[in-house]
Amino acid sequence: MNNEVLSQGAHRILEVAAHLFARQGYAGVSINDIAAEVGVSKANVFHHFASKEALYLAVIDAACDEFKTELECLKNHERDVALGLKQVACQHLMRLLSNPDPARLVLREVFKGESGIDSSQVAKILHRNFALLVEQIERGQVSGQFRRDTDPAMVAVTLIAQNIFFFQSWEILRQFPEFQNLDCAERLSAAAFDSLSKGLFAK
Amino acid sequence: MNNEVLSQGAHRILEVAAHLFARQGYAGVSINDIAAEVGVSKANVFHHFASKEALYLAVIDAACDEFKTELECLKNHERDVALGLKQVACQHLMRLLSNPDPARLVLREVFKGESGIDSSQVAKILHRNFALLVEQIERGQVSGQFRRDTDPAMVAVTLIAQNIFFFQSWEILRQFPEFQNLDCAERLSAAAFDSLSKGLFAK
DNA sequence: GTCTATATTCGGATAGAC
DNA sequence: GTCTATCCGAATATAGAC
Repeated sequence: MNNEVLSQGAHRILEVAAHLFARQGYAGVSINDIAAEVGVSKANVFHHFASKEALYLAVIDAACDEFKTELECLKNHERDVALGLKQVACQHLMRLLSNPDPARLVLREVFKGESGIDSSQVAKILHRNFALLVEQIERGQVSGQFRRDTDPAMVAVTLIAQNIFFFQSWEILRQFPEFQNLDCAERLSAAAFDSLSKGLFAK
Repeated sequence: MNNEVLSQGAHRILEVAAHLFARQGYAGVSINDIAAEVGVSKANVFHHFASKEALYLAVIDAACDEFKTELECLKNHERDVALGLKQVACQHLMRLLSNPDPARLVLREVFKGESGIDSSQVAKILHRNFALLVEQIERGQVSGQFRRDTDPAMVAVTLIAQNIFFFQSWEILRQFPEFQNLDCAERLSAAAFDSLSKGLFAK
């Protein structure tokens, strides 16, 4: 969607919209607010984005973009898919924690559908990244590093669920004595990935 | 906390409070509202619960109670810890989906700390269940069914993260083609547990 | 008009009678 | 256990002075 190069102006609108939507929700922000904050006319906003919905979807799309980049550069790790995945997961979690606004925006939409926009459009955006992740796991399977009798989609969703859950309940989880010794995101993420890759059952 | 037998009146207050807090949030509900809805005086509410905070924590506590029961009856599965865990996870997810209000209340508090209550009190309540879960996984380790070189706490948190994530993003996830063939909670939960127990790595 | 002071309302909490 | 009455503080509304 936002693969086309955005003009300077469109980019600034997108940035401001992301900020406002994250803080005040979909209904709490008017195109007027955004235009005023950017310092352009309402008409200009509509010139760049067909509707409030389209702008909002573009914001979600942009929020997913960094993860996509991280995932795509993973393809370069030709050798060790596991190591690449582990790094991506770690990067992802650290980004969530250090820059929570975009994530909160997306999660609010996913969990509550707060904008009222047809959820299939949101699903489509999110699925692009999900598919990339599944693809990488499948690559690990054909390379022989990963076992072939697990569902790649299930592994993918578990990886994401771990990170989202860590992100959301960070404040509570860090108070649990079991996590006292891995209170930094890197170590937590690494431990979570190891646990997932080793599995539960004894051989 | 609510192990003591609650009087009839206190129980009704708790129920109504749970319903109202779930729908309107902590700040959106006054003791007056609750008292009026129950049909008792405000003072009576304070007779049963020392403060609004205490009542709210009692509601959270009660919301966690069912999961605790499920977990405790798991101890009876002396033989197959894995099977027991799988069933508990499945039950948990199905309960989340069929009765989302209490979960939403707890999650709002965990994720956003919306009441402003000292999060360590919330952490303490939640940790009781978490510790039970970890305990069961450790039991699987000593019985030899589970490998001993994984962190039980990490497995526990992953199990919970899966269910919470499924619960929260059910509407989106079910639209992903990869999940089209497991669109009922039982199958999804089972597949997730299998994936977690088998692990990612080929032997 | 705007600012400040006063009044009213509302939510949390307590005391004491029944 | 339940009630009525009441207190305190914060927020909100309102009215009158400037």
